[in-house]
Amino acid sequence: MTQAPAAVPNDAAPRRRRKEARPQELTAAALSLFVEKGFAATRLDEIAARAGVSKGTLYLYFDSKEALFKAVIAEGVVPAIEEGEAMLERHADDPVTLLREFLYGWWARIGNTELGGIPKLMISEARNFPEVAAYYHETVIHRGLKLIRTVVQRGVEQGVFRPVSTELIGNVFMAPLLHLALWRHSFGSCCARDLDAERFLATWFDLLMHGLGVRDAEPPQ
Amino acid sequence: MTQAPAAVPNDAAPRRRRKEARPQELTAAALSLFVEKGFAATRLDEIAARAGVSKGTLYLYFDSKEALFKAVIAEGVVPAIEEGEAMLERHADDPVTLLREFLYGWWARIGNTELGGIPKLMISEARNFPEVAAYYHETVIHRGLKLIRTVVQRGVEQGVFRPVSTELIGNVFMAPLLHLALWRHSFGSCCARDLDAERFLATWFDLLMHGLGVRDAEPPQ
Amino acid sequence: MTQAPAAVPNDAAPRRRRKEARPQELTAAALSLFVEKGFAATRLDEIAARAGVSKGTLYLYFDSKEALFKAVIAEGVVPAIEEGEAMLERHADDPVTLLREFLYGWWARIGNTELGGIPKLMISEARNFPEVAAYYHETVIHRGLKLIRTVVQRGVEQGVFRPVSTELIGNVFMAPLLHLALWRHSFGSCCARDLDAERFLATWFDLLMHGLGVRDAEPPQ
Amino acid sequence: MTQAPAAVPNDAAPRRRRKEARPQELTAAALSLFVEKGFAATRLDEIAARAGVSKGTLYLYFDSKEALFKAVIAEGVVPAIEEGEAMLERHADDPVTLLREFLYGWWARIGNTELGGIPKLMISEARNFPEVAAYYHETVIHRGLKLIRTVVQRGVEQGVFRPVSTELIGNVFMAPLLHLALWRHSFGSCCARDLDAERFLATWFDLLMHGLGVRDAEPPQ
DNA sequence: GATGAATGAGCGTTCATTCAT
DNA sequence: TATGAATGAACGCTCATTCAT
Repeated sequence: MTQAPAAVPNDAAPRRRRKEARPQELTAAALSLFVEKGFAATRLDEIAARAGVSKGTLYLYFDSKEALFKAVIAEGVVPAIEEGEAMLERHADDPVTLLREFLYGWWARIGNTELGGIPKLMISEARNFPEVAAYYHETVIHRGLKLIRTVVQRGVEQGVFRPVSTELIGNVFMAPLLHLALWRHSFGSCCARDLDAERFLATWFDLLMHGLGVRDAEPPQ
Repeated sequence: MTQAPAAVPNDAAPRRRRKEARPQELTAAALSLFVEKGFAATRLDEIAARAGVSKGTLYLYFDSKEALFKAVIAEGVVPAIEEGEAMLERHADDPVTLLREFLYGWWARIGNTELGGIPKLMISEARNFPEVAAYYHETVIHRGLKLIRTVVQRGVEQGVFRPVSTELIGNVFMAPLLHLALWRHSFGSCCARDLDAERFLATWFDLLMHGLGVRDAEPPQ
Repeated sequence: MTQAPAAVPNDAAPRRRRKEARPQELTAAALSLFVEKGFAATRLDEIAARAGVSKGTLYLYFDSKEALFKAVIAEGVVPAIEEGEAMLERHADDPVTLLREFLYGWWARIGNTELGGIPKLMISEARNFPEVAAYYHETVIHRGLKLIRTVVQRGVEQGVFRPVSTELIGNVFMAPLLHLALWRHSFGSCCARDLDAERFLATWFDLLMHGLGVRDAEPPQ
Repeated sequence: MTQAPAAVPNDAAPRRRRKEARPQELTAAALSLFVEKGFAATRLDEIAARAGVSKGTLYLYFDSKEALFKAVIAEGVVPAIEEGEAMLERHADDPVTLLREFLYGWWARIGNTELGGIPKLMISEARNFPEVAAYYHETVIHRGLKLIRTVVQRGVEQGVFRPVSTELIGNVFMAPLLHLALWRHSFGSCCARDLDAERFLATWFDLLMHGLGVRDAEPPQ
């Protein structure tokens, strides 16, 4: 509102960054604004201003606002899921540890970072951008759910977990994590206390472990 | 045009139907479109068209698009929570039944109806309309969470549930339900199979009960 | 430049015309500006201002700037050629009169009116709007050339004209007329004396008649 | 990149080619695009791309897009008219030959070359660039018309032509030639057969000669 | 009450122009 | 000399809002 619209930037680094003003700076600015206000309500002026460039510069890197949206999703998403899959291999024989790592690790590396806004953004815009949503679903959601399901199935097979229906266990597992991220970027940012992530995660992990029949699981550290 | 109006005896008749064009028809149309496309991306033309009225008519009932948004939320929300509070009294001494009723009842009466879109809408727009979000938080979320918390606390006190941290149990309880509703109005409507609500609820209820230390709870019917 | 951008129109007729502000008022304003400045260089603001409406009003009647262009051509063109064809029947047996009527009549009813700008406009934009150009070619040019050719062929058959190659005679006949119209809307409007239409037409008619072997044809009146 | 420049002995060599990238290459590219799409609808990017240089290079040679336009006209026009004036002297006593040479020569050396687009361009843009139009009018049109008029006047004085009004005879003479060039760059390039130049010129020359009272003039070769 | 023509501020996008390299 | 990244003013188009009917 009261901030100047990129009027005269500090003369210190006038136009010197150029090539350093990578697309990633633009997508980072776009992500935070899309999460904050939604895709439609975010103006390109704002994105440009937040990235410290002019509006026209956006079009040097992205064909349209929609292309920018796609890039925001694609960029934020690619490395995220791969970490999880790698972790599955490292702790192949310890389902409790895996679930704990996924739960706390997801929060530490995604939910609690800038990327934590992507779930809100995708939920809000999935129906407006089905193509992007499909890409996200294939690339992230589907693989992520499979990851969880695999862990729980192994745990059941190993007798570590009691027998449970595993088909939708991934969705159930993720729901409170997503809830935490969604809350932070909606009510938690505007009109209510943010949830206490530590306690929330602990409550959920405790309930989950008992729900799976594990009585003595311990939270990390 | 310029002929005498003899052909139309009394003006009252042809417009009588309009009386039924209650504000609720307008908010209903608005709700479904806001959920589908988001607040900013929904045009008043579309709302008017879906409600079968002209664009100007909207302004007879609502001062602005934002006022319509507020009405959508207020109207969808008022009766919902009151039912829950009434239910708390009816089954004061049976926490398992209460949780089962809340869980399946919320889905039957809210999540699985038009109102099930409100969580998506509020999450998407909370930061753009903090005032509405605050109203929603006070009127619905806060009271709803308290409801759950009360039930669980009683259950713990009665020894029906094992001792658990109850501060955030409401959020954990609601997270999968909201997840189901959010999914239906995002990915489930555009690019992925909708979740199987029955199985999802069963999986969650089963996990929750075991998580609370109840081993023989049965799903409804 | 110095004229206010449709700021506050005279309060005398504030918004009272509405329905009278027919599309024709808009296409008339558009035609004159397209002719004056070219399609690309004409701004919709200007068209709206000249028509005395706001910019948005244009979109109540035309889907886009290009649609407005098409309408300008279609509207200006439809009645023009039909008059000529009707005339052919009225003077079926008098080729000299027909040519004289076509020549002076075209100038009086087209070249010397607002429609006289259409040739400049179509020549300038044909390659940018091939579809419109094709329509114009079929609807106007083709039929018009055929008209002339028919008259000259009859004249030759009747022995009124000497034998001439008639295939392209229509183009030759029209060229000076179009030249007159093009001149008026280019050099004649900016930096040179407008051509003396009377003398120009007389010179051309005289040369044409002698070229066709008619020695005693007289100009009209 | 960072290697020693030993491989390239003298810096002059690799950029020598640029020396030939004369302004004429730029104006040639600009001319064809201006003719094709009009001045306003032509982007400097396109011109640069067609000339094989970068957009910024244009500004090494021309101050602005408008300056480029002026150069296009000035360059295309300077030599054209001088040839005609020279020819006038060579055939001072043979008006029929002169007219034939002007007619067919104009087509061969101007109309049928890249320069043939200039009339379309000037007609389209005269009112937007009155200064350029005035220059063109003085430098080309005025002198060209005078040339024709002189020839016809001499022919009349010598009794070769019948007495005709000579004031506007130049315009009449040029009109079909210009028509041919305009057609080629408008309808002929987009949606209609190009005119058969040979037959068109023959038809016109035949009609013109008879119109001037010359019965036995022969087309060239 | 109900309409829909009209408005005009605002947005996404383009493109002539600049300038550090 | 030549580049192309960056700019920002300006345009086509949209849409929430108004108001005479």
